[in-house]
Amino acid sequence: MRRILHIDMDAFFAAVEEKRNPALKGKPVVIGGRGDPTRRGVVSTADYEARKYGIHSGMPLRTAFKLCPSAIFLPVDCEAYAAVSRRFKKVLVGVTPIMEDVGIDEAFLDISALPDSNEAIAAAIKAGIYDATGLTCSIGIAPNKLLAKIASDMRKPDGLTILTDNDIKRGLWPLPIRKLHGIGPKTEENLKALNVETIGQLAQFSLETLVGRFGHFYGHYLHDAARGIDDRPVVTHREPKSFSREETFQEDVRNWQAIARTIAEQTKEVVSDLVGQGYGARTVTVKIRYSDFRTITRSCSVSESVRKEDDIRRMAFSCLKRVDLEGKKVRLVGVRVGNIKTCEPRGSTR
DNA sequence: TCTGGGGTCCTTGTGCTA
DNA sequence: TCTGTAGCACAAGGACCC
Repeated sequence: MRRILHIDMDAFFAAVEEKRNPALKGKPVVIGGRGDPTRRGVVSTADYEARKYGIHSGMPLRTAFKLCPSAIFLPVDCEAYAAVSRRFKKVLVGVTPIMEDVGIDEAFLDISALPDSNEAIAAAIKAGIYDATGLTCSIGIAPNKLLAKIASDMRKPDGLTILTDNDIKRGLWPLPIRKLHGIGPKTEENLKALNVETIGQLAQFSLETLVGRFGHFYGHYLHDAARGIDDRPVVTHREPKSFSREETFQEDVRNWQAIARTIAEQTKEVVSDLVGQGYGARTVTVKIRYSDFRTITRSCSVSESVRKEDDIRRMAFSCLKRVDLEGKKVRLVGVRVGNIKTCEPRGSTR
């Protein structure tokens, strides 16, 4: 029987900010964008005080400000959070090298081979992380990643939840479908149209019905997930598949030159990531979001990987030429490189 | 009126080739 | 040579995650 542990840092960005500025403790703190609720941006993290006002991640900063004008708004300081993230992940790797990095504040561990009890391992991790960072975390332990992730969310903050296969009917099935990783607002709406509100109700559907409604891959996924079945391994290393940059203008723009200039700047940054990490790319994609939020992409590919800024910018501009900008306002532009392959470093990048 | 940024993965449609 | 089809690659879009 596998034992998978999922760890989730509690209100991570807000906790880091409160740690370095204890005067914030007990006050509603909202972190997002440039920390200015009069400008475009969304909430990355709200602390538990701010959540009492209905503020949650993904919410526009302007809406958060309306809900709680007295909240303290701070900009996202990625470097500070990444530094703390490295410290807590070092603690995890000290427990077992079979660690899967899932973003800045989460990780999975495969603890199947460890001799200690679940409780002892969780206690050691919590103590180690508190010593290293002064922060708390919530832990879930279960036979697979799907259940471990649900378990870590059951008791927060500073919680520990252990689920076994015997807990599926009692612990998993009464939960709302949104608790399943991979079910977002669209699928939730789709399932509600079938009168499915809980994971248990989803589990009543046959594989054929789900595949017919949601396609082969997703149908199988929903069928298994509702039964707590998940045999994905804990993956310790992943190669990147793409690099990108995108930016929402503070004011929507009509000016072709402004768009082209932004794409040129974004290309420069993307190439810096691409080449800095030793890759070349075959595909370049330009993304445009119009003022009505309609989003289009245009991409082009070449047969051999490229890594020179000039080549990639040329490809990006050829994509941009295929975008209809006539009489339209644009709120976001982005550049992505994909189909990437490792390259031997050689020569200049421009 | 508002809806970020950086990613991954899947589906669908289309064009090419055997 | 024509036609149907299967397989593949690619483009575009959508959904989802943190």
